[in-house]
Amino acid sequence: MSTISKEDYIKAIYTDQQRNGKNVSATYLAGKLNVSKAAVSDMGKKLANQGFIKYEAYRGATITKKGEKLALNLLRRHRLWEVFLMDVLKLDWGEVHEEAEKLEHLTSEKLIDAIDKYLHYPKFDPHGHPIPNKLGEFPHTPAVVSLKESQIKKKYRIVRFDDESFELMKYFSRLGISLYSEIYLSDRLEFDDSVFVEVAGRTQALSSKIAERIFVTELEAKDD
Amino acid sequence: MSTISKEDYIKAIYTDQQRNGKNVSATYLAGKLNVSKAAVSDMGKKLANQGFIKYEAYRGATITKKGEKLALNLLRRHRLWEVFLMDVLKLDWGEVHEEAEKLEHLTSEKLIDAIDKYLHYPKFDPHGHPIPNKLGEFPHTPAVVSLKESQIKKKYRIVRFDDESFELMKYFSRLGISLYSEIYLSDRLEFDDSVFVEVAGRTQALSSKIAERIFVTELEAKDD
DNA sequence: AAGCAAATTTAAGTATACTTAAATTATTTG
DNA sequence: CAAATAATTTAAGTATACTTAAATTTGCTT
Ligand SMILES: [Mn+2]
Ligand SMILES: [Mn+2]
Ligand SMILES: [Mn+2]
Ligand SMILES: [Mn+2]
Repeated sequence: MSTISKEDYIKAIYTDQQRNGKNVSATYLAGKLNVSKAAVSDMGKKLANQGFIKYEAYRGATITKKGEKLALNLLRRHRLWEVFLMDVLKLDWGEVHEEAEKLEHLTSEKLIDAIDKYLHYPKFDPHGHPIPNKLGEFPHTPAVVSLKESQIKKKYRIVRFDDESFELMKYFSRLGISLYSEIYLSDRLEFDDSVFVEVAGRTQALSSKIAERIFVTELEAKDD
Repeated sequence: MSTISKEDYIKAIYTDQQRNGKNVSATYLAGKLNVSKAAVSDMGKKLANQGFIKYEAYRGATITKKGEKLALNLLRRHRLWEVFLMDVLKLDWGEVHEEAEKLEHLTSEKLIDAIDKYLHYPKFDPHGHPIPNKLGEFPHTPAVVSLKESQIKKKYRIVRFDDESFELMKYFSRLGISLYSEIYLSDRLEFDDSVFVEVAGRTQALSSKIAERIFVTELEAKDD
């Protein structure tokens, strides 16, 4: 019924739709999944036939309830594996995402529940992504904004890195930027929307491309 | 280069050849892998072309050095996963083998090494199967014989259950027969080669089919 | 609103891993 | 040792998931 390929399509459609709110284009999926646009068109029809998505010719895909259910389950498996590989097996950023990308597809309900229990039911993965429970429900999460949209001269706590790429995570750890760090947004350049942040005792410049991948919650103004 | 299907063929060929010493027949493989004999014949040629096995028409398969290397690596991955799932994640006999059968194919060298390290480099899996190291070397193992071939009126220690089937393992635990148990072989019936063993305070009859799957080492005669 | 470029689909073809049915080869047995 | 029987291969066909190239549709731009 659902193969590794199909699962990857469904997860990509779900997550892109969540992030961008609109129909997911063939071009986007082709890029993300490293296949031709023709392959996307093909698979789009198959997934629509099987009720995982709606696929309108020339206007892209949207997820259905059935597709969402599968996607949430995959997200759960992916994220629990990430926590496990990182916290228990001590793999590093370079390995964790890649491995989880494979393991998520071959993990039974019993196995993932055993991992969940072993980890004491974590609510967030190492990037700060929320982990759906068995029922597909996300943990309650306080309002977050990306650093790109947040206001200068305020203190924030980093609660999510919305990018799975290894390279970016390595860069962050080099800068001393890690999940749950406190951060002060000192300034923003009109010119290119880059931001200046104080973190781990240093001031760093971050491009807007990077800032939009860092999500934060506001901290009370510290009166010292 | 090597897919999940191919890996399962190679593992099956290696292990059957180890156990029975002769060419591995198409019929056997078809049964083991749940495919038609025609499929085995097809795949036999492919694997031979790629140098994993020798395949002579009408006389079955034998493993090559290259195939053996892959098979040992798979055995390592399979058995380490079994230990991990059983000892760390507390899955039971019903789940462990099935899960390992899938996970073995998608486990990178780095991940399996991390598991190996986490487990402190175990030498045997939960069935008592030896675990090859990174180099494909088996741990040194004392001489073992199956209960079927061992002598009556002697004490033994169980060191291996040479069967992955869930059903048999459940049966054993019901009888109080577990890995590393002491066992006394009290008698054997000529009629059907069934054996009588004293274990966990009880005397049990075991068919020869079962006895040949239990491997033991002899214990010094206890003089009490 | 016509023309154009970009996005997407259709068409035709490939590789993998199967299937069933027919043909072939090997082995057993009377 | 010749049938009969069992094992295996060959042949033809299927499903999945791709590819490239050609055709089509969409959404600008002027
Ligand atoms: Mn994946
Ligand atoms: Mn993540
Ligand atoms: Mn397997
Ligand atoms: Mn085992």
